[in-house]
Amino acid sequence: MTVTLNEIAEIADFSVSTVSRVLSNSDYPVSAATRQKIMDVAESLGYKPNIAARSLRTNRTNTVGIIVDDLLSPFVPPIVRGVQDYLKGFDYLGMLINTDFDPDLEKDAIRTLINRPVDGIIFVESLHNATSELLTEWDKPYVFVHRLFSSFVKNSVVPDDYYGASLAVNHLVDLGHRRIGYINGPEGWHSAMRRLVGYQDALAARGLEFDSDLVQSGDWAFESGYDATQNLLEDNQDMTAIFAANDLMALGAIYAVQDAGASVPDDVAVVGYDNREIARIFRPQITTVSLPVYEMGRTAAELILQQLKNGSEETNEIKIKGELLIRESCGADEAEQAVEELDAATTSRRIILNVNPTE
Amino acid sequence: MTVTLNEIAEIADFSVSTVSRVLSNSDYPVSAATRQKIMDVAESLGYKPNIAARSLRTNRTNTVGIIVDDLLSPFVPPIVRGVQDYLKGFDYLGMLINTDFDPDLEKDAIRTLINRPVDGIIFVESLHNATSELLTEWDKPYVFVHRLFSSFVKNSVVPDDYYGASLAVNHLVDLGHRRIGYINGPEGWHSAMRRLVGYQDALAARGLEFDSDLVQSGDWAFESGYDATQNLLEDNQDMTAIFAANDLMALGAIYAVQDAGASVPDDVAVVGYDNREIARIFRPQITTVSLPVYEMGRTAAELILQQLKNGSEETNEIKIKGELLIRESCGADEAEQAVEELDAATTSRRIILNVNPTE
DNA sequence: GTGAAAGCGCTAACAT
DNA sequence: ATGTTAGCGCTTTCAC
Repeated sequence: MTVTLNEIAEIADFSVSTVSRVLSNSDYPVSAATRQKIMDVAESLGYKPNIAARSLRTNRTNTVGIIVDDLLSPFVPPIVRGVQDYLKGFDYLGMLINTDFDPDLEKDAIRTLINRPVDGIIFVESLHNATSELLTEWDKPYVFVHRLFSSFVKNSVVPDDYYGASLAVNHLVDLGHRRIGYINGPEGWHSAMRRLVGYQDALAARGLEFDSDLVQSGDWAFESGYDATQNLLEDNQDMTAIFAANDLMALGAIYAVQDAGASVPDDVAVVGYDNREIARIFRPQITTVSLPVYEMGRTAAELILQQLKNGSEETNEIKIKGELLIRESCGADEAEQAVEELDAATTSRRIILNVNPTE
Repeated sequence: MTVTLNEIAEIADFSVSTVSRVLSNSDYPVSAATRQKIMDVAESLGYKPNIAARSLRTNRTNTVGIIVDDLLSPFVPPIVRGVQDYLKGFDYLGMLINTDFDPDLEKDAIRTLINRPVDGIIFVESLHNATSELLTEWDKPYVFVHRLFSSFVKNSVVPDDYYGASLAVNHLVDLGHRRIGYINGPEGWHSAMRRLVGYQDALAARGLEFDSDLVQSGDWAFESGYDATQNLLEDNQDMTAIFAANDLMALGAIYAVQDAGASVPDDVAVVGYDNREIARIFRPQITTVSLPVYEMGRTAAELILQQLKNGSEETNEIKIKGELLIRESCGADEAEQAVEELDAATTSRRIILNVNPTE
């Protein structure tokens, strides 16, 4: 049933050692002909190495632990896929554990992974919990993928919120808007802070004055976007555009504009952030800045395999840039065409949340 | 650095076998004193079993393979969480692999899992691919969690589509509707067929006549729901409600009703199916029948652990019932209150897609 | 360039 | 109740 090196050795008529040399990608010299023959036999039998045996020998399992808050958080699956897809190219697998934001469960997860042989751990978490203490006992590589750490953390992959906000603002300015409202996330969230600064700096770079009347804070939820927009509309008769720090609040903003008897995008243009699924399904489709979750996952995997190869060496924080997805909510002329292009691009790159009509 | 059974045996002055018997929780008889002594030594040295060695020997790892189409498909993460949460209670972990609907990748995934010792495989797939041939070589338990197989499959967990459709229809009839349109999924999809039959039988059970003019077929996508509704409205002046076979088409239906100058729910009530995230975010919030994905995952895990314990014994197909989530799109009086209750319930049970404002 | 053989840490016959 | 021993599948010296 399971194919072993022994069987391959017998069939290919070589010794196990030679077969092992070929099939374990060792750089030990083996003649081309031999290599080919062994590869062919292995292929035809569908050989897959027994990882338990290999790791018993080498002390390495081709497995990386992935500790996530909650697989059901909307941004987690694409991060995990990014990790998995990259790992797969190097015959690594991921072992997924949820912590449900519970420090005790997180400790537990780390312990579990220390016992279960994994070669490294990728933390996909929005909150920094009990990791630090336990990780001192852990002499293997680890990487953080996250969005919310306020403090700078080594070996981490984060979105470039500052850049993303500037994309949104510049797009609106390009479209002729001068009075651009901003609905921020709650205070204390690092990403909200960075997006705010990005908004301010982008305005300044385009010669526009910052006006605190144009800034409101929400709590990321739909309702807060709705309320914030009502305030903005009331205080700023001349406001023609709103940039919301996430898509849910952008959605609230659109409803508020519509309930005020105005039109999106004709009277007020709206740009969101994150590229959640709703941003594509909702009409008007919401122009938004993508959170580069898939790429973040990929990069984290890349980092950890790199460390696995070169021995643990610390990296700095790596920022990943999202892109502006031009759709309908800000009335850009090229909207339709651009959406099509983006769809094509993202489909082939598998970066975007799947909205297939799979039921 | 790493403590082995051998070292413990030497220090405790017993043989490796005795030490193994104690430390592997075998039920082999060992004297209480010996057991205690060995436990003490192991504890003091911080012994952790080498899982690779153990599984090389026993051919068992506390690991279950989870083969999914694509983690990014909207229904997959909750199924996976259901599996993980159940497994966790028994110290099992899941090893996740994506096939991207590619039969070759699926074969590969199975082979990978055969030699990575996993104790069983859970298939989370909407299409039946290359599994059957390979699974004959596989003598360990496996379970299918799926939605689309047309043929009856042993060891599988599926949603009860027939029942779900009847929930929707009965709710509409209870609200006084007599002419209820139905937008089905595409022909050839098992779940679409079952939902249609559920619709028909539920009507009959309430003494209402089936009228083929009230039935349209979509392709699960938003647009098809929109088009189907335009047709339904045109052909049936007396239609007061629409049941759509998924939430995306229900959304299209709502837009079509609104574009026709009518109101949802005042003129036409709409019920969806699946309980996708949009069904809660969109206004009016969409009354829908939940696809019991989390429960399906849990049940699959339960099944496989059961088989692991009792030896592989085949089970029949298990149908899991979803529930009707009453929201705003059909104007039920108790809507608001009911939504609150459901929210509370689902939050505590962790069944529903997370729509937390986590950014 | 290839083969023989040892052994990673553990469990499970088989002995005693 | 405890000990001896073989061997899971693989990698890696060490020979040739």
